[in-house]
Amino acid sequence: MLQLNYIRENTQEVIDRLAVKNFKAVDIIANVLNLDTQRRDAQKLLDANLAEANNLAKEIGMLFKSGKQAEANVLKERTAELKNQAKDLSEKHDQIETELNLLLVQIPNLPHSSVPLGKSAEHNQNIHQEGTIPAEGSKPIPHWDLCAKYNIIDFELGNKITGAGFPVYKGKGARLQRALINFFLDNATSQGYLEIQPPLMVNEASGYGTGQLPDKEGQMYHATVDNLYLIPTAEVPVTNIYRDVILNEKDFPVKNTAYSACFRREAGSYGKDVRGLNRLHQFDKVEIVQIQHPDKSYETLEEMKEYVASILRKLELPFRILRLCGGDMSFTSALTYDFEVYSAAQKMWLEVSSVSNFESYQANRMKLRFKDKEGKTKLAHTLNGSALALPRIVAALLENNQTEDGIVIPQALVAYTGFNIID
RNA sequence: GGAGAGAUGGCCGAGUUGGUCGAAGGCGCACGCCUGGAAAGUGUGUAAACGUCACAAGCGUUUCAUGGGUUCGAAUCCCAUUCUCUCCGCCA
Repeated sequence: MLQLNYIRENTQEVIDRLAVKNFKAVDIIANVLNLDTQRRDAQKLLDANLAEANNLAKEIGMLFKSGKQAEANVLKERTAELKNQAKDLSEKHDQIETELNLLLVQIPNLPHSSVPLGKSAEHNQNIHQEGTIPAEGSKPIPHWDLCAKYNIIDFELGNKITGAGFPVYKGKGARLQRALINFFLDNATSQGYLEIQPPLMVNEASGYGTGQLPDKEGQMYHATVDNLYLIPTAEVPVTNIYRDVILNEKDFPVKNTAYSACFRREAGSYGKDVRGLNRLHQFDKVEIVQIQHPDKSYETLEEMKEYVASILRKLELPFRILRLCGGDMSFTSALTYDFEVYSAAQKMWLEVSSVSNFESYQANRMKLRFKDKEGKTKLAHTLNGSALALPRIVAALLENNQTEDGIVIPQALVAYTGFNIID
């Protein structure tokens, strides 16, 4: 969430910048500031009350020690009075604070100054494109048919044992998954990322820390008996490693990578573009996470962007990079680059990675801080990106690399698959 | 799942007949002295949040797992919850 101080001191700027995200902030900000004033007033009264009570308690203690019971009892009457008041004051204070927080979590992160205006995906800025898009006129087979043809991914079998969106990978299909995961992890660790193997289930506090809770609750699978959530991305457990942590400045940058299965209910996204591997309930992904000094986070974002591009290049996939417009960005992001690969048979761009700088938005929510040179505690910046999500990479590899003899594996992957063709 | 023990500051660890306890001591860390330089030695400092305020100092409030209760006053007493450890059961 945004820092209250910042809203208080830069009110108009906050409202203007939120407008880029098409968020009408005037009313909610006014409410926040109003509650903020109320909360501080309430705290002043409560603090004064408690201070008096504390002093009286000390005096009473002294009187008891010197045997002046009667005098002590007189003071006790006053403390009883204070106690009653304190209860009311504290209830009022807590109530205001709860209300305030409820509003604060509804305010999205401020977009970076480079974020283009726009309402939806069509207004995203295409900032880079490379690789060869297969010529029009060719009639490539879509990946779901290729999966059946070579018997590598079985959607029907997944339907039988679990349900839609839970495919079964077989033979070279399974091996390809394993190869990609290892390929991605090896690339990341060679760039200085520490490999993490996180839990696939998280508790409520973690879900709240990265912003899935309370509002996106319906997107996660919930094991109600134990009140645990299946992770929608490794970002959740990995970033939460640093919840309530105060780092030293010399710890920067913190670089973590993690492979995990990801689980998403995808409630509400039926019908369009969900065929085959395009949208699954369970899929594999390697995630990269960095925690950085606020002064360097945008440098780091560019570095992460270049890193993701380098992997796609190694896989020889045509891709483009988009700078997301205000309307298409996530709630918590300040600047996001999306990576899309071209899928030859579907003749469309598929999102395979999203690299974002959250600045201090997540850090504020989960109290991830660092001590700067003067010894002051400040919020760190968090960044993350997919590097990469497997299903759509697989879809593009299958469709783009199909030949009469089979699916050709890109050279960089052969060492991992152990074969150079799926036939 | 059953029985028992326990949860204190970055770490270890005192404190549990309730009263200057945000909390002894040690380690670690930071700075200084010592040294040709370092180690050793030595001195000082070393939690966070919120409020007041200049995002200074100072002052006030809160925090000894979490939430509630008893009391003028609780790390210290009571209740609930969570977690950890030991033993038993079950088990990849």
